[in-house]
Amino acid sequence: MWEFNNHSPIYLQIQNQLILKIITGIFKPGDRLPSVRDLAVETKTNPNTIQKALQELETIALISTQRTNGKFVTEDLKIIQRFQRKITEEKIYKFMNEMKALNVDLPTVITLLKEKAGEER
Amino acid sequence: MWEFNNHSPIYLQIQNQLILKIITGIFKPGDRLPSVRDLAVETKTNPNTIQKALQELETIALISTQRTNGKFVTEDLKIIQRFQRKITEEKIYKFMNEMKALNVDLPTVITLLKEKAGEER
Amino acid sequence: MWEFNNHSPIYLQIQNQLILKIITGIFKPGDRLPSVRDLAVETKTNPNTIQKALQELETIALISTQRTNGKFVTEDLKIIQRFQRKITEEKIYKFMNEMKALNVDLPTVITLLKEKAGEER
Amino acid sequence: MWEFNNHSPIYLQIQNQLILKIITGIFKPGDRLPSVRDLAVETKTNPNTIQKALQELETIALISTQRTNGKFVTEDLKIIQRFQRKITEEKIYKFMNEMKALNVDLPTVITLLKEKAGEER
DNA sequence: GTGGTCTAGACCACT
DNA sequence: GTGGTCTAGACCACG
Repeated sequence: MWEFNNHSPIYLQIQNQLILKIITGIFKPGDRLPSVRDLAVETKTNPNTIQKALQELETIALISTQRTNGKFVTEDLKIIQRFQRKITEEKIYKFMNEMKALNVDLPTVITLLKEKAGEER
Repeated sequence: MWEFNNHSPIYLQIQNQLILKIITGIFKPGDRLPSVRDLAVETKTNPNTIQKALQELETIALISTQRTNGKFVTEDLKIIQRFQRKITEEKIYKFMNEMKALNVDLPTVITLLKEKAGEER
Repeated sequence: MWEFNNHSPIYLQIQNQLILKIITGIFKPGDRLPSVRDLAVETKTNPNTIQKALQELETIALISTQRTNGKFVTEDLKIIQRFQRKITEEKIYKFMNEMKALNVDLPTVITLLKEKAGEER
Repeated sequence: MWEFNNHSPIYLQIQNQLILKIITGIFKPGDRLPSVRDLAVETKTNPNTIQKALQELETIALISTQRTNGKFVTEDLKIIQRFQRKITEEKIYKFMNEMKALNVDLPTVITLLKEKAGEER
């Protein structure tokens, strides 16, 4: 479940995976997250690392903390949806720039995407 | 022209940009690259950084060094094309995984790509 | 009505709000305070938290407990007034230090205060 | 120079003091900050604490990091000024609310401020 | 020498 | 038991 690569810091990888879990509804609005300590055990990391991973999620209001009680996914669906859209758009944008830089035009990109999708069936 | 972020080492960012310039023919097969010194000035970096960036390009045979004469883009078109294909496929693959993780299906992806392309006209 | 932030303990925030209510006469001298239980319900907190909040109010004599009868605001007006003055002065003092640290001089402060007051009319 | 109280975390106190130094021009735009290690020695804290204090300053763009080179105050005067204004307004706003909650009206506040200022001459 | 990451481990306040 | 803070100390990549 939790596998990390060396290219980017562990805390960022954890952060991203948690964002994905919130965006895709694995962690639902209002859900209580596993405790910092539990996440540390689960990911085989140090609680401090988890803390760092969660910190930014709080400043962007995806989660909130109830002291002595735990951390909770925001109940504001709009925040989550806005985030989902923002991240998707960023990735689309970045991808298109990369393809442009590689001189691959849109029809070719679409062909390649369909091919790949076909392979996986 | 040369802008760097803090998330990945500068030498890798330079490396990638040089690869792109070769792949897309801004640096053509057989061309002489700017000198390490000039690249360092142009990118406002240390010559050591440029050296490191070029090193791997040489080991993967995209460029070759002629002793006192400078560094040259390979004249072997196949190497360049193989590279172009490899990088494109990697990016396609990574992109599809990201979209899958975000629960965005292929038709939607294609729609979004076309939208973005439309905006830029 | 009762909103709390995470930066300071809830019991202190409740304590401060109760002090304000006494100082400004929302709870008048001699009034009976709502029961610990009721305050807990009203603030959606634990009765222990309310207890802790009230404890210090008692040691500084702003309120007193009548065994089985409840807690009452002191009837000694001087105590209340002394408190009002003390808190006001503390806040004034702190505020002036902050403005000094920000290099904002007194005339500017007064201008800004008047502006703000004007906006709210 | 560096004295801390127990009411709020050390890293926040350091953060605030650094913000003040930037806002008031003790650290000028473009200046290099003391290194993390040096600040740690100076404040008699751990480098991690300094890191935490500086982190948010970076996300709000008051400072930027040049890897292996140090951290620098932004050269964008507008960011600094915007910040100065924002912080001042927040403090004014908070102060006025406190005074209102204490039933102290504006003329009285101004009188008290002038008194205090007079005392310090 | 610079910042960045991570761990282990401790202590604290709060409920 | 919860999150938050802090320290000591280590290792790393970068330039």
